[in-house]
Amino acid sequence: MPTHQFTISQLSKEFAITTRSIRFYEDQGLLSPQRDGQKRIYSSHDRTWLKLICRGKRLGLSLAEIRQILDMYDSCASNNDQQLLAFIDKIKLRKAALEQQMLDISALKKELDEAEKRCKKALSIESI
Amino acid sequence: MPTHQFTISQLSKEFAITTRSIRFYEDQGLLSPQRDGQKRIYSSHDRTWLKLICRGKRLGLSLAEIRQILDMYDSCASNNDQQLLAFIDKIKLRKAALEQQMLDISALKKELDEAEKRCKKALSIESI
DNA sequence: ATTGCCCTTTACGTTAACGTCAATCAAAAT
DNA sequence: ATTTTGATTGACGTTAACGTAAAGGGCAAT
Repeated sequence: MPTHQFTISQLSKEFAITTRSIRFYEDQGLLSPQRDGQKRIYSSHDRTWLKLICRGKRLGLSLAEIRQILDMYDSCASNNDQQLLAFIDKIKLRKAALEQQMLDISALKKELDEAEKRCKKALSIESI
Repeated sequence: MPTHQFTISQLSKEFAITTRSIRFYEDQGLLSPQRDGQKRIYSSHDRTWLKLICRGKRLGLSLAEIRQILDMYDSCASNNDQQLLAFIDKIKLRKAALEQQMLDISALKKELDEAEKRCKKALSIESI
């Protein structure tokens, strides 16, 4: 059952990033594709991981932060209460940051809407 | 009518950033406080600007992008149709990016919620 | 007058996140 | 057989956004 596989250039096209970036993410331990000899072969799991990485980038996160988030996906696998509680705390922190971003976005959007209105008004006045 | 004034350290405390950063933003043309001799004096307008800068940072924007956004606040002041239309386009682009961020945030939040649930479940199972 | 504090400029250092070669290899196409 | 097309590693370069001294001015309290 050969689940979908991808080459590095396929993924680079799909996500509009360079192959250099993808290899760099591997260097940083965010990806670990299999190999066919020298060549990297990416599974659909790798592809999902990369998608998450790109999403993190769009949100302005650092690779270190993104790594933490990727870790959270398996965090429940721990059998250590201490660690589980720590993970729950981390998740809460990240969620709080997301809520702040939500607030920031709606504030900025509002202001952009107003700026747009002013621009359009300036246009219509000018064309009198 | 001496509208509110601020020192650099006041603002650095209020926004939890270093004075170095504030001076750097001035270097990059994002702020232009008045002077009392050598000392910088920030007006409430400067303070608002700085607040916008910090908000942009929280959203992961570069200083160049933030500068563009700050420009948008005065964009309607142009008397050139070409420029006004260009500004409206820029605003649209930025709003589209914000919408994408919104999507990214809700997706990530959803996944964090699920990860949290799994963690809590793992905790309760373990304590049986 | 000196200590302390806050401010200043200048300048070099640092980190993250890649970009950009260069040299090489392997498979595919001509 | 050779050219083209992608892939690889390794190494050095680059940019943004500050950090971090170094050296000093101005004023307030002791």
